[in-house]
Amino acid sequence: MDQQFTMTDDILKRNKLSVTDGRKKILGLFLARDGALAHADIEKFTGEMFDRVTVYRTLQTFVEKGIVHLIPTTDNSILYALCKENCEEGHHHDNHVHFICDVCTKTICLDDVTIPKVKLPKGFTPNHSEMMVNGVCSDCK
Amino acid sequence: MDQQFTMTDDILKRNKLSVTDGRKKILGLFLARDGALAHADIEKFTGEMFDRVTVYRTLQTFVEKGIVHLIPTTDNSILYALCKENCEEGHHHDNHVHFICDVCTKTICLDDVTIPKVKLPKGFTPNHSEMMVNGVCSDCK
DNA sequence: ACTAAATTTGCAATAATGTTGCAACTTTTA
DNA sequence: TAAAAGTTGCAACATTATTGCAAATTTAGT
Repeated sequence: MDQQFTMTDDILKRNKLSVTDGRKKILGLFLARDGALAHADIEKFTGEMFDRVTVYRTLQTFVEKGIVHLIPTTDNSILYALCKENCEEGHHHDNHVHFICDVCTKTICLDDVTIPKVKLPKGFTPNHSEMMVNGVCSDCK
Repeated sequence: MDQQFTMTDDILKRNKLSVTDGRKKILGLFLARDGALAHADIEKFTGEMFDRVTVYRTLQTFVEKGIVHLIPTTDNSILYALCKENCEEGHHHDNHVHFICDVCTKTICLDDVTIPKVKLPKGFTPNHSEMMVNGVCSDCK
């Protein structure tokens, strides 16, 4: 836990962000979890600790700094995730598949599974890809 | 347009839905477009014609019946799309890539581009996949 | 074509979610 | 340790989504 204190501080400092309780706590939640989190999840965990607005702004800041990345969803929620491997470097979060478990509903970054390229129709130029697979994760197997 | 009248009617009847003005209009919007639509888009097109609630319920009904399918997004909106090929059969909408144009922001179903399979880590069982590519579409090229 | 049954719609109320400006407070810098 | 920079919480507001219910519309049976 002392370990994690300095880990959150380091990540924040590396990204030139002031080290505040809210940011440490929220970053800690991501570090303590393998899955992705939605705004609502974070509110649940932090309770009355911080204002809703602070949570919104913290998540937005983390996205801007590349500390967390967005995961597409089909319900209208925004999912945020910290990548296992690369978050400490703060870049290149982009090429992995996301897995959504149908049992525990967690969303997990499969950092080692690269999104394959596809052949697009004439006239289409690709720039970036996202891929999500759902099914049963290794914990729920 | 007479053509399209009966087309919407047919799709609705095939799915055992009452043929109403709202459903015909909204289905017509999808048929008239290549791209996907969000609730907000539909409201823009229909104006004061129908209640917001009706639009919500219509879209939900269409999803349940498999007339339209959902497309994942990273902002918190829900995108709905009718597939070019398969919608008349009302099933198997599931295996194609979605393309989001960075210029016109339209989301397009690439019905002919199949989502490739990926090798998952040990313990993960796949069930269904989604893939989105963004870049520049053939119209904006 | 007419009526009863089934379905759908609109309204009103309510809930949930997200945004903005600003003053007070905290963190950083030097 | 004080000034500057950055962050937070509050309040107000805006947007988006959901529910129950009565009125209206559509469908099915005759």
